[in-house]
Amino acid sequence: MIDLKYIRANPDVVRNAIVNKNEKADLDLLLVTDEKRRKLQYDFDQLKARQNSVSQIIAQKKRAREDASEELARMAKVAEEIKAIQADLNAVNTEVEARLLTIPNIPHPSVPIGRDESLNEVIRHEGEAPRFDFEPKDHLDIANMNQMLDLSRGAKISGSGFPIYTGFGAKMERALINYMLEYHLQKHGYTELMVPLVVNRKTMTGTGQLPKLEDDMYHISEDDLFLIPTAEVPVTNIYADEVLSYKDLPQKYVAYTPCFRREAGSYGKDTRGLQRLHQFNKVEMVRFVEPENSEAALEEMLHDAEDILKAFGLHYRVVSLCTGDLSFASEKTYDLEVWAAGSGKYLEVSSVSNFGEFQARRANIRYKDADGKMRHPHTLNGSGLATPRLMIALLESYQHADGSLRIPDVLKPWMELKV
RNA sequence: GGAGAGGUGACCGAGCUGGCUUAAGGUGCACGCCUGCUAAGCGUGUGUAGGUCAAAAGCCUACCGAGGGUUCGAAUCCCUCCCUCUCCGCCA
Repeated sequence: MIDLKYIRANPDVVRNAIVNKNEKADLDLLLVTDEKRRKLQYDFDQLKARQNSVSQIIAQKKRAREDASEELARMAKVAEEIKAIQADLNAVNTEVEARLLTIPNIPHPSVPIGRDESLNEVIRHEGEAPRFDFEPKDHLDIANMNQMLDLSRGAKISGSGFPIYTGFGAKMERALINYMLEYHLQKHGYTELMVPLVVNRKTMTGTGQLPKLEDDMYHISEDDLFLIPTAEVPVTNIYADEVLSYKDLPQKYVAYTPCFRREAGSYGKDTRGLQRLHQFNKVEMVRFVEPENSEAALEEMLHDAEDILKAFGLHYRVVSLCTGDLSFASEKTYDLEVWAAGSGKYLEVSSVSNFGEFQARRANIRYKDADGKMRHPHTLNGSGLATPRLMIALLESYQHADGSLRIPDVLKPWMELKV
């Protein structure tokens, strides 16, 4: 969330951010409520101060065995007033907090302004698109010819969007995950975490998925728990309500998890094969850094994610999301879109974002800097990468005319591990 | 799921027969002193949040897991909930 003091001082900046991000938050109502809150807080403080000082007098008199009944009678009234104001104050505080949680993060000045993804900015292209002397097939055909997927049985046991990887397909999926994990561990210096796949409401609020995106998540109502839509949620929240030292920063974590998304409202859109799933695997990178380092960290993470695509020899492009496509909590986001040679389009395989202090403030993650000042670290995360569309690109890029598949050299050792 | 113990400031830890404690003491941290260097020692300072102020200082208020209650007054008493640990039960 955004610092309320900042909002008071820069309402127009925040108002613009809300408009540019296509959000509906009511800023004026927040400001009015906040004003009310401060007024109540002032009255409350005044009364409390009086109560405290008279209480001291009562204590002294009692110790000296003097009569304090006059003070007691006066304070009985004050106590009642305080109780009444306290009730109002609690209600207003709750309201301010709730409204504050609906204010999105402010886009970085370098983010292009635009209402939807059509105004995203393609920054550069990397790698070569493969050429074929035959008509390339799409990934689902290749997968079927090589018996790598069983989508209909997945649909039978769970529903559409829950894939079964079979035999060789399962092995390749697992090899991808292991390869990417080890790559980030060994070449980029991340620390691996294995985290819960189910989190509570507070955790979902900390990273900004709640309250806005509740309908997009699987919810276990009996325990009020949510299946994670990304490892970003549990990993970023590991330091919630904690105070770190500047010496602890930066922190770099990588975690593999399945991800669960209801994809509410997107039925029928790009659903063929592995394009859009309710459950998928993803290796995720998360960083906690000092504020002055977050912009550099974003560029670094982008390259960390790109290294995987380069290692696989895939063609892709880097896109800077415009304000309208930026997520609620993000300050700036790069998407990596890999070229699907058979389908002839670019598919998002990674999203790398800088959240500034937005998430840290929500999750109450703080650190003491070298001057002993309490500050919020900046948080970042990036997919490195999500497997389904990576798999699509690999199947379509490395297919032979007869439908058989070439395994990229870097992946071979991971497919041939001996027991 | 059942029984018991416990949750105090960055950390450890006293207080818990309600009012000279608006949290002792220690560690850590910062600065200074001392000593060839290091270690040790000595001194001073050091919480977070909100408010007031142009700003700082100062002052006021809140915060002892969370929320409610009793009381003029709650870290301290009562209730509800959450979490941790130990034991039992169930279980991969």
